[in-house]
Amino acid sequence: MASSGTGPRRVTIDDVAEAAGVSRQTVSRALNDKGEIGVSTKQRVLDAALALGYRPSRFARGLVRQDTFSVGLVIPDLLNPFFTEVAAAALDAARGRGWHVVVYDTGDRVEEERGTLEVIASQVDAVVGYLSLPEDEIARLTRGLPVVLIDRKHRSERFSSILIDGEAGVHAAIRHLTAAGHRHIGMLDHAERSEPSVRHEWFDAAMSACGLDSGSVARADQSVEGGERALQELLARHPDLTAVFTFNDIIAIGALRAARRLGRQVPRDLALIGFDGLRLGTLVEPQLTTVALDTRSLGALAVEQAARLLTGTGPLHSDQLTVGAELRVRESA
Amino acid sequence: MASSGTGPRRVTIDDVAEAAGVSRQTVSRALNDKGEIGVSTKQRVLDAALALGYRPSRFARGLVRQDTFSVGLVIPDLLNPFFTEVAAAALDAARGRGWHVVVYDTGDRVEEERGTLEVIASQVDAVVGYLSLPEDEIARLTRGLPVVLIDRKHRSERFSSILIDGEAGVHAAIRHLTAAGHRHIGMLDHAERSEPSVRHEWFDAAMSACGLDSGSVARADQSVEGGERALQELLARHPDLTAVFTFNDIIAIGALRAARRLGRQVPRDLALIGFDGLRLGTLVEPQLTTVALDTRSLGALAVEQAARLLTGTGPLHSDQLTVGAELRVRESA
DNA sequence: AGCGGTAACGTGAGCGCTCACGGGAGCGGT
DNA sequence: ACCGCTCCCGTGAGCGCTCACGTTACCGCT
Repeated sequence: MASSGTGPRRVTIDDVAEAAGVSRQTVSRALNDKGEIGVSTKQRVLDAALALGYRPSRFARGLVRQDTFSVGLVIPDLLNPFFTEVAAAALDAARGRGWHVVVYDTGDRVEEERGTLEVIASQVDAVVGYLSLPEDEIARLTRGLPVVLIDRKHRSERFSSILIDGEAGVHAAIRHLTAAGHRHIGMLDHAERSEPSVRHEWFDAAMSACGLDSGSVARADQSVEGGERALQELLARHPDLTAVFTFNDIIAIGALRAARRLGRQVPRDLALIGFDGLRLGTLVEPQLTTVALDTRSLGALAVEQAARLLTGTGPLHSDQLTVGAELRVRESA
Repeated sequence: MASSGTGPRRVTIDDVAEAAGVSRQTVSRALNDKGEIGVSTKQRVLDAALALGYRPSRFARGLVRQDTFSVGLVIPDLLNPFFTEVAAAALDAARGRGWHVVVYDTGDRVEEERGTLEVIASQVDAVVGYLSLPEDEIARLTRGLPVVLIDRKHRSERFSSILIDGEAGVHAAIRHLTAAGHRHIGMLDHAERSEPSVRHEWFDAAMSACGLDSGSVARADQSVEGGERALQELLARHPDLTAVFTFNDIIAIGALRAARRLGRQVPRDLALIGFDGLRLGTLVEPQLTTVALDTRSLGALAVEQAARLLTGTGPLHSDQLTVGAELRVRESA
């Protein structure tokens, strides 16, 4: 059955038309059930298409009816449960719109992120995700494509962002700790950038609002192992700490393991509060108390905003582009 | 700055050509650095393109140079860590090929799977993933698209599969348990289909190979909660069980929680062995002993096979399409 | 002066499809 | 017998780009 000619040429709409003894247009009508076609003719065309194994070219179709969109979702590491949740939410939101999501995992490597953005410009209609490159470089690589940054504020007009407001949540967390009698509270910040994180600022603000000295801080890689090492280091420097707030749940889970290894029982000897509200936090023992943010909204809003930027429907207002976070008390504090 | 004309017409290559005072072809040469162009001209074109915000149409480009491919990855639930790992592996493999992966999460709903396949046929060049629809329906919806099924054997020539061979691994698991003195070993199978799973068959075979009676079995939904309920039910019916093998790690983790709640200490009072080898298994306490399969290969092979089917390079042989599984002893058994 | 060669550009054609038309056949109404 | 209508179906044109060619200008060489 394989063609023995000069090469396996694609089956086009004209081939089907010829086989069915009709014109292109009639084939097109049959395939997109557009009406204006007799039932028997339609069936004949459909049979011919099936027999020839015809499949319309998405490029040709996309070229003329400009109505199919796809978003590029760029994330640093899909295996990180936080990004998984964001990605799942984005997929869901896109499905609702009939959009397609092309996912790129940069594996936390800047070089891959660059490569991805380079290729993405000619593959999707908008870019959404966690980007770490400087804005001007993103702008250069994406060439005018709408870009929605997640959890990162933008300077340029070109971009849009979905931001996290965890101030109230972190405040509640610290109040929760002080109410339980904790006075020496530390934090495990992340170690990616040199400057302290925004979450660290919220922590400081909440501490002083509760009348406590600015807590001691260690920096952790964004991994379970990173959390383990960091807690060990923090406790070595400040053995008097009775509670620790962490940059995110992954780090908190690492801290949980480290605490166990150090013989500190959680929450009796050491209270632990994470950030993110991952489902994973309910699977560990004890279950993680955390400042939970609405990851679903995070992903959904990002896609929504991308859609609005693209279709020209007025973009969301800045206050709609923020997702809140609330304390979710479980077992670790 | 917004155009006030009849509508926001797309900026085409001809617009850039006109602005730079050259021809289309020269613009094309500049953008794809093809050579045969003077440096000053090239710069002028690039400047014009930037100024106009020009971005080549992926459809037009794809139509003529037929060299960009994309795979559709269909999974039931991205939030299930197993599928996350498979997806991550697939993304990685695709990146190596320069392929694009369009991800669809059907949320475990057959109706969504149908809808996805319907739309996918005109959006990607090949489909890989976990599909639950009957083969003839998949064939009808995908219209001749290469399809690679993961962990599901195929009948039709149209399809290809990546299979899991866990026989040796499960055998090793049961031997491990018997060596530790266990005689009453149960299993938590999944509850999706009516017939017993292949893993169940491996379990039975391993049991009889070790000279044990076929173990008692309960069925569990593929979730932590499902595992909890199922273990509780299983132990209620068979209190004498000292070890349990589960369909997968998620169920095992549920079993872990149930065991704790029931006052059975793992592994002292109850040994637990899961299946899949999820990273998640190292985060729980005690760390999960499991029959680990190479999820990376699973996803990678699926993409590899899809690529071969598409490019005509001989498809992989059936023995290359199988990934093995090996016992990974951690703490729960 | 003549000739081949190369670098730098431009010109048709065509990828595979859909859209806006145009037109013939058939049928009922006056 | 004519008009008008609906139902089918076909024909050009064009979406935005790249490929395979032409074409021109300019260089060095005999």
